[in-house]
Amino acid sequence: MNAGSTRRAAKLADVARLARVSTATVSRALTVPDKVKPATVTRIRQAVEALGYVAHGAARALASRRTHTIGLVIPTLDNAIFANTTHALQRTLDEAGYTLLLACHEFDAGVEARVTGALIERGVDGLVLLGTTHPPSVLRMIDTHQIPYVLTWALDASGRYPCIGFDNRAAAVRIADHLLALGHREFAVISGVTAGNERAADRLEGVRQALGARSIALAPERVVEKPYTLSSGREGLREVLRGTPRPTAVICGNDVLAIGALAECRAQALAVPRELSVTGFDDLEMAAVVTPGLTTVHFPTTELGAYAAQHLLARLAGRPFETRTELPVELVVRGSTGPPSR
Amino acid sequence: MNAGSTRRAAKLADVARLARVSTATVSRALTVPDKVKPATVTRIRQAVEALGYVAHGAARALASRRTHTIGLVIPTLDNAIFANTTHALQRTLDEAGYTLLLACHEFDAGVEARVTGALIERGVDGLVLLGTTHPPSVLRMIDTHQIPYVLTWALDASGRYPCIGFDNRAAAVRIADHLLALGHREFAVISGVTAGNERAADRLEGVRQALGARSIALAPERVVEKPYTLSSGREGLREVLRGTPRPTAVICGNDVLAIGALAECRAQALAVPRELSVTGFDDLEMAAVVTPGLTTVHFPTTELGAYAAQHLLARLAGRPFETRTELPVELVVRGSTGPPSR
DNA sequence: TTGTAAGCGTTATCAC
DNA sequence: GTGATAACGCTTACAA
Repeated sequence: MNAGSTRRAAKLADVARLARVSTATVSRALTVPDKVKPATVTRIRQAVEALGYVAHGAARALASRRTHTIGLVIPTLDNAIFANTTHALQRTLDEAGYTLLLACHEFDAGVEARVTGALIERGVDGLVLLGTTHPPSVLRMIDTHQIPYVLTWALDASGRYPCIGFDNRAAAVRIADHLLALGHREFAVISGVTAGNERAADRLEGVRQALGARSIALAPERVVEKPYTLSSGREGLREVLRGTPRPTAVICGNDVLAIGALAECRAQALAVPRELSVTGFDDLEMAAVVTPGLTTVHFPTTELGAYAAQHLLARLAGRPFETRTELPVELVVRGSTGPPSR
Repeated sequence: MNAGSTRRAAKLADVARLARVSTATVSRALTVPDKVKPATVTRIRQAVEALGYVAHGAARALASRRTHTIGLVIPTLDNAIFANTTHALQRTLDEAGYTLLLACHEFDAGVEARVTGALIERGVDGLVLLGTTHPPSVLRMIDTHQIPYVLTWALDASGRYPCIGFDNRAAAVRIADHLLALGHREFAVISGVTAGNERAADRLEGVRQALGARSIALAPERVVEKPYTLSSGREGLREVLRGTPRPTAVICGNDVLAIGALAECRAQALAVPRELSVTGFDDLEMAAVVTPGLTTVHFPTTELGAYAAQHLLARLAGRPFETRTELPVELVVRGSTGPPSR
């Protein structure tokens, strides 16, 4: 019979008894050892070890008003791009003794409000949100509970909210300019769904802006909005290819759509990039590495997660922090070339 | 000036006062409304709304001994395969009012012990672990605190631990048999690092077993162990190609390695699958969709996450539950063909 | 159906 | 340096 399974978990008082000190001293020895005589600390450490004592987080949180927990609210983890950020965030928090509470809302504002509430109820010390637009109720709850937070993956134009992110619009301008410089004039866009997704909207807007600067308009039939799935990418390509003249360059709202579009090119025996140039945002090194002609704007998603963690940790520790951090993006050209000559 | 930012967060007593009832009634109205007169519930709901009341999770947890929180410990989120499972798990938990606490250990047993301890200290009601082999300290802590848990992604051979997963060895046998049936006789394996990773070890073992049944041995130089990265996959392919006769089939320990290997094939102008057959485990639809010749064993990772959540939720609710669930895997053939004739 | 009050296991404020 | 002890905000017998 296993002894461990019969004995109930030890509490602070048990440790105190075994170490022959008060609970107050044990508490101090565990959180601020410098304020306790070294010999006492040692004795307490031994008692902790002997009993396999683990602090009761809820009790600790109730008394100290700190849970050492950070909440993250993202649209989804299905997209590798958010998974990377999440991983980096968790890593950095763990090193500082913080644990990550995770919630996804699947691009649904109602769900976002609910899960954010759940995190706040769990007592998160800080909150990382994705994007700059959120349901009013979310901002109100955060305000009421005075929870330090940081918006990520986009930059707050108003300058009122702390944020760490990328300039999605500028990134789109960059990719469009690159294609314009190569000589492309016939564009199409397979955009993400822009409603309720400012990142997708900013990217589309950036393309429009860059083309507009050269007096090139983007006809309605040259723009399709699709959810971020492979089959949508394939579908999107078929749709934009229907128009005449056929576009020579297709800009996709993210990597998944781009991969889908490339798959459709292959299915239609279209040579990429000779007959068609496909570009996209984010990054999917794994697919790009075996796919010629996939030019992308790469976002430093890992850095983003680490920075977000550091921002909150600094605030919680009372250290100075940046209110706004813009991370540079990188244009990764993988064999993209100019349009076919007529 | 924003009124919300000056007023402190409301507590249960505030709601009770406004609704003119005791705190006990408010508590009941919020957790077991059926035991409170409807009119009272309504009054309390209004008070909650008016004050923007959100329960204090730590206090609630301390009193009820339930945090409504589930912990997940995985190697990494960098691998899409674990991200999918995590996402599904979170989704299912959220629907039941549970929140996910996430920790990654990067294949380091020491880190695993530490982060698992952190989750237990945070008071998780249940725990999802990945794989069946864990540091003894982890199992001891779980036992001491009597925390319901479930092992995933592998099946416990001893039958002592609740688990939901796949038979990695059988999956490997399946993929090897498939290749044998196609006529392949010269095999090479780019395996994951098997030390401390039973899933990788099981897969390698499965290949050996299937080949052994046909009296085909796997020479040491035909097996390389690599971390799950693209460049390792490329490197691995170069290494196994050095031997003579050259293998006609390369089995990769997971999808990332397989994609890397495919990239190297392309770099060396090797025709896949005509000159070489590349197969792998897990799944990376995104890359496979644009890559001919990538045969894989697909694991239902989303189902795994959902099942794991359901298992724990059932136990926490006192409902009956399966102790052992084996999920079927699927062989996805994407153009893989037999070996070139000599 | 509702109220009273005793915890839940820590931390933190005092004294000593 | 250490020890009493009062919070912390909620749940839950037990009473009414």
